[in-house]
Amino acid sequence: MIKIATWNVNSLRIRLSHVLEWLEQNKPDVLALQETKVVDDKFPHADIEALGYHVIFTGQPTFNGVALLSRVSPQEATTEIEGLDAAQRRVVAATLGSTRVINLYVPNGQSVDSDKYQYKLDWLQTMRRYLKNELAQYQQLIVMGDFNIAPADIDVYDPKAWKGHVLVSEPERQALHEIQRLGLSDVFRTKYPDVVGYTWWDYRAAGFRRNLGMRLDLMLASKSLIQCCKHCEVDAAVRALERPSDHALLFAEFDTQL
DNA sequence: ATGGTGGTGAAACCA
Repeated sequence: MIKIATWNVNSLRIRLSHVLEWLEQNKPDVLALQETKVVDDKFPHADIEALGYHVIFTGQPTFNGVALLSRVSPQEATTEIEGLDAAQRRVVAATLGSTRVINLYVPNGQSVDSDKYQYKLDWLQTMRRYLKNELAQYQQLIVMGDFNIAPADIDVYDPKAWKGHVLVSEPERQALHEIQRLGLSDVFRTKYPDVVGYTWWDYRAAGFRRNLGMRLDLMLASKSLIQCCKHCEVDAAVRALERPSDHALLFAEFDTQL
């Protein structure tokens, strides 16, 4: 059995104790982190390695940044994707055992009338091309992270109010759908078609207390992996911790080897 | 309808 998790930590330096505690208590094989917001020189790798994890990371000042933690040594690590703006550090991929693991922090898009929205759609199209090529090379593959897209209305606390807005707009959902059409299944939704599984609640307006959430963090698994998925769950307890990230953690268990 | 909070890095921007 392998256990794989993803978490947008919104600053790894602020959330390091949360991450270390979750690792110790849950002992996943893989943990993908987004919005580390730390440059490589200041990445707290020693604390993570002390718990028995390898870690690869790519960061920049102030924004973005991703890391991939694993019990086994990562091979074929990549942080540069052809066609993607290299100034924004949003991707880390590696081969762990015989599984290809790709960790994403998809652009937020800000609002549908923003230049950042078109950047997001272009980014997703480039990512689709990359993933198509990866799927041609690796049978057992998982793509996970903060997609900044709520796939369907069940994933939105107030779909009427949000209709057409960034995070839920049709072009974004279509771009995600095109990625899934490559042969990647939304793990949580496949396992639990009718369960609300929010992973993000706005810091503002007491979003978490009032459960005004969205499901923006996803795991997409290739056929051989989804077939052996035993469980997938949002760990919302981390959203209730002192000084939390605005995202919960998502994890899944698969009845296979890495 | 608006604004509410939090992170970065030291004001304004992003989410």
